[in-house]
Amino acid sequence: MTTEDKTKGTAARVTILDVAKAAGVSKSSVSRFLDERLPKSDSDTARNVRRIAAELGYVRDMSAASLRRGKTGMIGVIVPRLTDTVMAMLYEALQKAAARKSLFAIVATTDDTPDAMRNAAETLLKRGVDGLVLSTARLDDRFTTDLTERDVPYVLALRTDGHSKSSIGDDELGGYLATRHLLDLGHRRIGLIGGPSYASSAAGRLAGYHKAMTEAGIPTADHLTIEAAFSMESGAVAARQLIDMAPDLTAIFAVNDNTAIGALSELQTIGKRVPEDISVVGYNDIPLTALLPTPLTTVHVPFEQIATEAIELLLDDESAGTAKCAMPTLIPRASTRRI
Amino acid sequence: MTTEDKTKGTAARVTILDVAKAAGVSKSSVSRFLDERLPKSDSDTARNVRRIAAELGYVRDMSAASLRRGKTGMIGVIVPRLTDTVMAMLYEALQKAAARKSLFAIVATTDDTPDAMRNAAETLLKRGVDGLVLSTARLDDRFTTDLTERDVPYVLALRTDGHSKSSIGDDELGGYLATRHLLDLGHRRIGLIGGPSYASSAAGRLAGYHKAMTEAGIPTADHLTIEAAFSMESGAVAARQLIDMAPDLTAIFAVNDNTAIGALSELQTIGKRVPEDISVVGYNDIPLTALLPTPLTTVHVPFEQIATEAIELLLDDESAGTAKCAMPTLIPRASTRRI
DNA sequence: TGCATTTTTGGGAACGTTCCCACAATCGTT
DNA sequence: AACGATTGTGGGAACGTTCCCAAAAATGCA
Repeated sequence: MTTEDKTKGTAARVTILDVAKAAGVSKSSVSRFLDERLPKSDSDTARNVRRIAAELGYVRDMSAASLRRGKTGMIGVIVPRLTDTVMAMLYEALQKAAARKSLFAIVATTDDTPDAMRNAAETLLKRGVDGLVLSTARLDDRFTTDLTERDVPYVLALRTDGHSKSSIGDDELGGYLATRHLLDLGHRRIGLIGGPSYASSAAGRLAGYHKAMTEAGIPTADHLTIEAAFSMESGAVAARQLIDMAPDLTAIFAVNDNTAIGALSELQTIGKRVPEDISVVGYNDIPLTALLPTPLTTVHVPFEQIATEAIELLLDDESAGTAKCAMPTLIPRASTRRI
Repeated sequence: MTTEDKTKGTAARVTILDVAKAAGVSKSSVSRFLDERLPKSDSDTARNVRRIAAELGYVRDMSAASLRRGKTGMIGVIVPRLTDTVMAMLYEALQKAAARKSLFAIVATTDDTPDAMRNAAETLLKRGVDGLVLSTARLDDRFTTDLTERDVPYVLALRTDGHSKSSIGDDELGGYLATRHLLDLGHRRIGLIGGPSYASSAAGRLAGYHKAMTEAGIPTADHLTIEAAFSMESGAVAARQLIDMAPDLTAIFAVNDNTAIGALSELQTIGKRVPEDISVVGYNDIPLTALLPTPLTTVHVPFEQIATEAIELLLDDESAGTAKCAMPTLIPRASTRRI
């Protein structure tokens, strides 16, 4: 702060060498004292060097450090899109969790298409990320084996492929809770708007639905399910199809808040009132659900926890194949009612 | 692909030197032929080198390149939060625009508080970003002057501070269009739910509202405005206050879709039907608005264009102080009706 | 006090690029 | 054929760190 930059034109960068000179020690020592990975020494010299570094306004050049260390301290996150609040929540949570390990999480989007995912991964890898968090895993895809072959550390979040390290929510339990809630309210004709079959999350929630229905003694033949994408538009379409198939439906479980919202919109158009004529349950508990004209009953997913565990798995070499599974909880609101 | 990695343990990195050796030229030449900034030469040697590089699976080490070039090719984006769809849309658009200039946009969030903004900027700067895009500018803040002093290139997006380079929407026009739409439908008692006063976007939309009202000959004293944050919750609160102040209101213009949605929710609770009892207009045209039970009339903002121009301004040294202003358009939907 | 052991230090070589500069090769032009 | 002008090439020195290793200093113990 007190010392002036010598060159007139551009402000010359303060390097580790300047600090060394000012502190009267070698650059090696400065490097060591400033290394955040080592247990920080508190010898007099160490403290002095740190003080001087701060005074001079030294900031480590990440490029140089990365080059030498062979690590950038960045991890890459791949999500279908950030305009989907669920994914934004996941990414924000991942960023926080990463920051706690002094890592920085950068993100790329894929629109949920497999080749865009490859591109996204390639972009992030070119940027030098130390590892990848994928929320776009497909049950069938062999992209993850590529990553393993290339020795790229990665972990799956929210969705799993069945064998990779992954941190997910207990989707089957969530699906069960949602369906069970409707059953407990006296509903029997319960339709399900499912997600794309390649997503394990959708599959799990569907399984939970089947489990609850079967447990309640409702014959499998009466299970009314339809597959949709995770978007509002497709939720609307699916709701319409469901009502066409079974006009006497008294409840719908949509495995995703967005599809639920789409369904709500369509039901309104059709002239079905929620919850008077039909109950609706969503999934994820995005902030919006609480503030809809009819607040949506939904399943809360602990994204912070999922994110934290994802990062931990990613950094832990010992944990190949481990899957962490976080507990969801049902949040009853105004869109469901006793029949 | 065909050649095997020699070392048994870890896959050794393919460097520019390996390519040089394989192609029988010097590393300097390889570097030159592979430099994406130079107009790409298509001499025989050049093509050959590129072919060999591809065959060997060479990828440039970004850290090394950044160190030498003094640029990382990353730009930092600062937004209040990504769970706000508006900000997610802006960031996605910025990422696309950046990618077109072969830059990568990384993001940090601030919760819209000034000191978190400083932290976020510091984090991004430490990561070595070449420039900053801020969507969190405050009219009063002197943070931008800090940046100028430190020679950090930056540009404001969506909001301006009045003197920095910025790429924004024409908020006054948007506010005018929205209000004018309501006036044209015969409304006279029009309440406004404004945004925080430190945001230029909110101020502009408010100005547009005043302009349209005054132009319609409605005395300023009858302008009913209230200030809210850009959140759904505060939209709900504001709507309630507005109705308490003036129960005979026939229309509300909320300067943000989120606040509009909050208002919608509150109006529902109060027992006011939209649009039968009261018309509502939002701002931003987030995807959700089209799929609400009552699709929301709103003002569309060309985020792609704003993002593109923001990136261009950021890269252009000549353009100090310039402000680009994109045209919004009114999207009439079901939440407004003739009185 | 002397000697072995631990801890702290600094010199110098990486890390993989880019970029300067000097030199060689090619090209027109007379 | 000889000349300057243009273009292409490669050697070597950066860029700012970290990390290895040998040397120096501090410590422990008899």
